[in-house]
Amino acid sequence: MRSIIKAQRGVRDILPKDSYKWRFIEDVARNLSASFGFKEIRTPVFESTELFERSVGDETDVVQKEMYTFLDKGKRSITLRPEGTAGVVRSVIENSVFGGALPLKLFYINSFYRYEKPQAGRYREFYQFGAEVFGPESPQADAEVILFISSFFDELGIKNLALKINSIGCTLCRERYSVALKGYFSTAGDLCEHCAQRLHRNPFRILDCKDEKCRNASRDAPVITEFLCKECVDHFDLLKSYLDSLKISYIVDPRAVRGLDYYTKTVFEFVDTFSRGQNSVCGGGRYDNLTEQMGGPKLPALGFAVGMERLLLMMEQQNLEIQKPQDCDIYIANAAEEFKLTTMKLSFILRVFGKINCEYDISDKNLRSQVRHADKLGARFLLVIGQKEKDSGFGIVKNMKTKETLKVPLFPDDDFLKAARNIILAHLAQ
RNA sequence: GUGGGUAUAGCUUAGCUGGUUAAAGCGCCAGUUUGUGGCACUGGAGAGCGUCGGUUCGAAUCCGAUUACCCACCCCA
Repeated sequence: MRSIIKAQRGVRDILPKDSYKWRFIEDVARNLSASFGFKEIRTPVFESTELFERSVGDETDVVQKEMYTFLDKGKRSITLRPEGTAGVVRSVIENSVFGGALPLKLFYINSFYRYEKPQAGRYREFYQFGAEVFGPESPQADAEVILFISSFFDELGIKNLALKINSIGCTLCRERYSVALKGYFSTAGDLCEHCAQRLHRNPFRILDCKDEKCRNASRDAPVITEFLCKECVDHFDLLKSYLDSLKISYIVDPRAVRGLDYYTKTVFEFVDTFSRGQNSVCGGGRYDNLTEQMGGPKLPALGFAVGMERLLLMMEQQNLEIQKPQDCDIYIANAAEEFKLTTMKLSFILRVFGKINCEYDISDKNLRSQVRHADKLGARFLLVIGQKEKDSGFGIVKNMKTKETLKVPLFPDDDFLKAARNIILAHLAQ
């Protein structure tokens, strides 16, 4: 059996066998966000193409070749969001959210879209948990954001992560550095085709290139650190001292440059030290000029994003089991057809008034099959309704695991509910 | 965008150098004398071998193209 219509390349369904894992991680993210004082923001899946061109940067790979861009029926150029910051910044400006209490701390768990070739830990539709802070200039905010993510990883029990940090300076530092790099690379030897072109547009990127030639060429390249202004140096030093006192270990990687144009000063990345594939699970940094550049007020800001698919992948690799939720507390079986309505009614009482996960047969199974099904569902308890129960007004609730049985009244409704609930609560309390 | 690998029932696979109605395990459904599961036994449903085209008397098995998946590069989370 094969359906004619298949899911599109690079996207996938998250089925019940996995969805509870997502739910678990999202819950951790939400709860921790609350602890750190971050409020949820939900922005649209699509925005004007221009938003991303102007914020992410039209020289970047993301904008140049990875966006899902199309014209809508009104001939507007629309793009499915390839990342989260642009939309949040747009929303903050548009809704004047900065008019409230600063710093403004926002988080999101959203899907993003990038037209790339699918690979391990990489899909065309992917999810990120991200957060943004608007307002603070202080490096303490940088430390706070890093502490936030690092706590998130800790809570999930993830090991083998390395934090890489760097400062890529403010506009002035970058300008001076860019000039120096261009000078250096024009005499440093052969570059790959890509980088030869990038030399004038975006020389920073050459440092990141994995091509043999480029790596050789950039071996003795000047590093950004030498070009940072006093303010940027102080900022970075303070951040490092904060991280030290927070006991968060890090590696200063002067080569680290982010792929999106809006970053300034602090940039950081968490990488999985155990895999050499798509090992970047979290990236972020400061973007002090973006809000103003997009037409808003001068508002320093910073943020990060964690890739959910990669996170899940890592957890799997590290054998971090996520507890599967209990699906069925009690299964009410009918011994014969004429008791179907009673099972239905009793289930309704437990489900609606007792908030108990309860199942009963809706597919005309015989008793044996019903019990078998209850077992498959992993039901904790079983109650069979038949002539005896109807006559006596009492039912036997059986613990599927221990096979212990307990007598419960079937009516009045309140007595039934109370008895059933007590049994289940007592079981949960163990 | 570049390079490599794979493609058979829901899942995991067997099908050797082409030859009658494509096989197994798991899973699923049901039954094993009439009201209680996980075991065992029995039976059942379920693929025409990714798709298109070619070679051949004949192809799941050979060739080509295409699509999808996996992996790596690029880039990113």
